[in-house]
Amino acid sequence: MTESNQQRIWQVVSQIPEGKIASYGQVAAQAGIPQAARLVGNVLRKLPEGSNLPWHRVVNSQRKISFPIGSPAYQEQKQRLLLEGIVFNKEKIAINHLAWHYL
DNA sequence: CCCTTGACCAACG
DNA sequence: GCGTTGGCCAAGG
Repeated sequence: MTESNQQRIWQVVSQIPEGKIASYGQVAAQAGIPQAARLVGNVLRKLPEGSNLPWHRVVNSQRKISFPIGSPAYQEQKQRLLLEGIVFNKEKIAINHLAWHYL
């Protein structure tokens, strides 16, 4: 089974529970490609529309959404997270929502 | 084949 | 806090 990195990334993201988040770096590490955080963003960027993957649960290591503030993508991701009970303090997500231990 | 570009990150200065 | 550097991988020119 020659699983592509893309497949492993999908797999990891699909396991992030509702109401929790993970960083790009954490997802990459879990997928067995440490230091390849950028790849995670690249993979998520080209997801098909109907995808059920919880892409919105992936944020950057600063617990912020990696889209320009106010952009359509930013607003959609924030909205989805709010619906899951994620709490924002300004643009930053409250610490206790991290899915995996970090720092 | 080389170079650049990303929803990135940690280590430095 | 900011800017730089090096690391990873895939896609496109």
